[in-house]
Amino acid sequence: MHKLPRSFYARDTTEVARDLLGKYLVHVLDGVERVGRIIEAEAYLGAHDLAAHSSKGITARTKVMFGPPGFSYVYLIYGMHHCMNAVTENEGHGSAVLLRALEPVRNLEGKTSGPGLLCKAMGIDLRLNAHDLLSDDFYIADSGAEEPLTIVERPRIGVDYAGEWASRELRFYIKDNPWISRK
DNA sequence: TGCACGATGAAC
DNA sequence: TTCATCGTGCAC
Repeated sequence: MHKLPRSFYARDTTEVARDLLGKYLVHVLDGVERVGRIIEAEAYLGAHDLAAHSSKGITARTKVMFGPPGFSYVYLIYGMHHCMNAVTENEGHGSAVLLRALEPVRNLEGKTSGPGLLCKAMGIDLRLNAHDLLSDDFYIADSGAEEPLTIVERPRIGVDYAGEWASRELRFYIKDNPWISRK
């Protein structure tokens, strides 16, 4: 397993979202290493993207999105579910990639399809917000033996309020993979 | 200081 | 289709 370098995240957000598919999310908590293979992700392009939290500007919550790439952006949604993002592009851009589904690899309990369930299975909560993804307890890695993937592009989930941004195909998943969160 | 509303998931 | 449940952003 090779931990992804910061330069991986410091690129076009759409490219990062596509390239994160097939990579491995790792969280070591209380000596237990939880690992899941990323199956589905969504790109949130920056402050101009009305579906992105960063479109509100820099606030206490969104400042992480405007920070340097390769950090986590974790937030609570609907008062009960956590969502996990990786910050992308250069500092100040406000972009990130939301992880939506994992294939269980090691020490994952319960469902891993859907952003909230993914976080629950991985033991991710607000304490992991703004965590460096080049740390040793929370990171994303590749296997060193990547196979070519067939990637499907679809509109993002749950952003109907975002006008024309709602129809942009910024959701990506591995074709025909059984762990996709929804069709 | 108050309040409407989610980048969801599960039940009905 | 409804509802649980609370941090966030913005109106007052």
